Amino acid sequence: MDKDKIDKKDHILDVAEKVFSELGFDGASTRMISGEAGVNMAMLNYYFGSKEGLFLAIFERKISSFRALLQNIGNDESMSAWDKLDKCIDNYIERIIVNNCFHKLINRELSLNKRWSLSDKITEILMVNVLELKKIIDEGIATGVFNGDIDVPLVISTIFGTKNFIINMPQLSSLILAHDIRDEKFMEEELKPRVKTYMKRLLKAYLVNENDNSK
Amino acid sequence: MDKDKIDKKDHILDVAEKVFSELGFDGASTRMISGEAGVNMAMLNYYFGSKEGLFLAIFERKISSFRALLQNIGNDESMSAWDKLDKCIDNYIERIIVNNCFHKLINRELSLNKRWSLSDKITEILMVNVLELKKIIDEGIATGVFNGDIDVPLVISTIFGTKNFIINMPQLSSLILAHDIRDEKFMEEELKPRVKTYMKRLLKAYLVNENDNSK
DNA sequence: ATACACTAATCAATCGTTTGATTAATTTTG
DNA sequence: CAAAATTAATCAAACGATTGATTAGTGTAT
Repeated sequence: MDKDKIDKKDHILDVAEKVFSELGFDGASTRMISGEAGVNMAMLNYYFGSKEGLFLAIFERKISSFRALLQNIGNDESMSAWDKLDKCIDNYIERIIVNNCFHKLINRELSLNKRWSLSDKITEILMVNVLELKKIIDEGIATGVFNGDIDVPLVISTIFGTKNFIINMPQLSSLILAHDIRDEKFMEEELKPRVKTYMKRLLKAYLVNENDNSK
Repeated sequence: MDKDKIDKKDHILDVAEKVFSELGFDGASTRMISGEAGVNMAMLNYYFGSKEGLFLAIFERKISSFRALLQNIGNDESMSAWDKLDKCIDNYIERIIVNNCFHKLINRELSLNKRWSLSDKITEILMVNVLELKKIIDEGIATGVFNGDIDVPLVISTIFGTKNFIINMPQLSSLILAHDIRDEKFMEEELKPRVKTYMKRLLKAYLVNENDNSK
């Protein structure tokens, strides 16, 4: 049936996403993926054409589900720039942590920057987030809620960079945080709200700082 | 001669560092590296034993030159915590940007987290930086220069994360910054000082913020 | 001449992919 | 509705190519 077929493809994609995120594109073999998924090797090519096709399919799937989510969050007229940013951060942290193995994949692929068409596609998607953030901050500056002489591009780099660091370098961030961040419970109940409040306080301090740029 | 041999080994390491940082460990082949370095394939095994040995040798070389550099910066008694942090950031940004292709390598290796012994070694090295930062911040809190209710581990994550983001995802950060960050001139003359001042302002705002934690 | 530096040729292993055959499911036909 | 024809799904086996590594041998300098 159609449903079974979709389920099977989805199952393969689930497994492949995990294996790719653990071993990287070149490090993962089609034999390993098919083996772990419990399907015949030839099925990968049958369904996805090639190893790269399988890789791309992982992104297609996630990206299409992203697109729906992240549009039109910043278009609410009734909110202040700060409230929007607040909400934006909550949404973002939430989404990242749920899909953290996929985000590892994204980061590695972007850092590697082979497969240009894929990199471009990922960049394009991520830029939607970036631009949304930028719009909110710019609006905050325009309405005087935020300081005028802040470095918007670098603020954005900080927001994305901080979460990337935590998600992508788990051993290091685990040491720094003195907890294993791969512990589901700690991640969900403690780290998530903690990162949210931290990000907001950090941004508030920088964005609405009364002081001028002394030095 | 001995000197020639060392030079040749160093040359191979230079090339290998570049190729590995571009293609990843699995993506780079020994043939490609030896070809690009202009040496016979067997030389890699002759000098370094194996592909992994070559990989490790890259880290040994860089790490040993790191160790010398990064010790005893925070032990100056005459400086305030803030001045130390200031100097620390300057040093750090400077070092990262010069070795940016090596840092790509580090990040990918840490994110991939195969080859545990190497990951542990890298983590250990990076932790020296982390602990130095932590010490300075803790001291600042103790002396009342910094706010008491700040999230030290996450501040550290922000410092490392922000630079990682810029270095590791060049396409994305280039778009955000509206400049190609692979442009040497822009990097050196504009981005470097800009990141330094940004980091200091950001940290100052958060660390010495007079406000309490309202929400 | 003995130790070292270096090379071309070759190794088994593994890679991603393709094949041809077989079974399961669906559609078409009588 | 049942038989036949067609398509989709699955498989084991094998493909050529490439991988990292090794060998056996050639120079070369001390």
